Amino acid sequence: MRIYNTLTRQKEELKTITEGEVKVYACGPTVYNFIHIGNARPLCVFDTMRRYMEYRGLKVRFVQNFTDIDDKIIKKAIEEKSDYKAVSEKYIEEFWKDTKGMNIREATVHPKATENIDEIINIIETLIEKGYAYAISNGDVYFSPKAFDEYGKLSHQPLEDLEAGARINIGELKKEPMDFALWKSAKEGEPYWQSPWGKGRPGWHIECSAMARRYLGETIDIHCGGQDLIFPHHENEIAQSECCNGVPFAHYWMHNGYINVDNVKMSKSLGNFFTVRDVAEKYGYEPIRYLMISSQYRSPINYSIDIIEQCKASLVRFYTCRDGLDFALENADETVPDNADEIKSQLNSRRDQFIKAMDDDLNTADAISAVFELVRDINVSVINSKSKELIEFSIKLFDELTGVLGLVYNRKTENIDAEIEELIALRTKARAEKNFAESDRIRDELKAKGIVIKDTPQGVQWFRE
RNA sequence: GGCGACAUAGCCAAGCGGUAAGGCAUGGGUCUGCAAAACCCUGAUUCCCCGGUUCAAAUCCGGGUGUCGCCUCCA
Repeated sequence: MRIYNTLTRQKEELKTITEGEVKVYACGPTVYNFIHIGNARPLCVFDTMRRYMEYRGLKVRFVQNFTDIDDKIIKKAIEEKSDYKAVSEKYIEEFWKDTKGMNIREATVHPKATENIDEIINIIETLIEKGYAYAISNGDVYFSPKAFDEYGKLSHQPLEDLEAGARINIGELKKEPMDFALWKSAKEGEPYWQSPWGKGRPGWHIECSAMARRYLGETIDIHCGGQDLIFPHHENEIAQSECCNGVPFAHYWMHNGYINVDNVKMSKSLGNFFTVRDVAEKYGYEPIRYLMISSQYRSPINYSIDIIEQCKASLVRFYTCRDGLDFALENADETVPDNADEIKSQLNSRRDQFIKAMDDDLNTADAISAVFELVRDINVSVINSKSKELIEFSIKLFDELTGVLGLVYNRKTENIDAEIEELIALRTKARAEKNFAESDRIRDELKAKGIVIKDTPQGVQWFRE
């Protein structure tokens, strides 16, 4: 498969360090609030990437960190009259709720910054020894980008240009504007860890260098995250890791595009800020996942209620098809149409189409189209065939492809409700007696409960909306 | 100022040199007691504009216009 590498700015064939295995590090959330729909994008996109890689037979070691100590968390703890630990634990729990809702699988490892302080200190010590970093009298430690020739290679900006915009804030004692903190000394009342430079906590960028090395090794295959992390976060990670370890940090850098609202970046100050929880409570989680993978991951997505509703409507087509297959299977027999082989090969061509799309830098939009075309093929050739063989063949393929996308996971037809079955029976009786007023009344009643009725030659099929 | 992305039907979105996929919405039809679902048909003479290269351009080149992002915490 080919992926777009931010480092080289072109699509490249993926060649992993170890044959058949891929090491991926994805920057995770800072846990000081509910995740917002912008956070949802890398989660959905890279979860889909991982599923696809496994589908293609790669063993994926997927590491995603939690930043569980940071200025924003400390601030939140003060606001909530709590402590950093309580805040981070609370929002990690909420993170699980939302990610499970979006059908995002747990990473191989979810390390926390606070559980890797030793590794962080270790790296900082090496960086100081090698002359890339320095400690100052108050206990802060800074990294000097000037000491690293290749600084700027990811964001493709020369250091001088970056320096033009940089400032030293009042109270900061660093030597150059571009220097960034590896270790921050603790102020009164702040949480701290003991270090060779006194009581303090890690800077933001260093934790990822430390956790990537501890859980994946000095050189990893793919590092991914949102586009906004390219500078400074990922640029700094490269500087830290490569200066410390003396080998390349990551071979491929993947960055997802932004979620805008009304064509503007989402931000709390603009009042166009949506959490995953808010959207999910109104529209469900699955339309969010669908939206996130409905376009190629590098292009921007504009969020709106309208679009979420469109996504929901599109998903209904998938549900209807899948539920229809189950229903058809109940009424199927050993029939095998004369053109069964032809039908199977047509269905199989959708898999080829799907793989071709995904191989090309995760073109999930095209992959979804392939599934829609599979749905049409199934509706045309399989649903009414009564052929157990064809129906089972279709179910397997449908589940295979939607499973890679992590879609169609929210079907509810398993929970057969006795009351609903009874109403359907009453309606069938009324229809047989040509009492259509009564049968329509029952249909409306079911509709009010979110149950949609479909009359077929084989009997009544029903769906939950 | 430096770096970058995007502009395709009412909406979402592929295509990236060979004559405009797919989904949602709309309209018509088949089926149905009526519906729903499904299926069939329907829609951009054209891909922001202007030049150029080519037998051929939405796709390449040059020049505009517009929108957005990064350079400061941020997915």
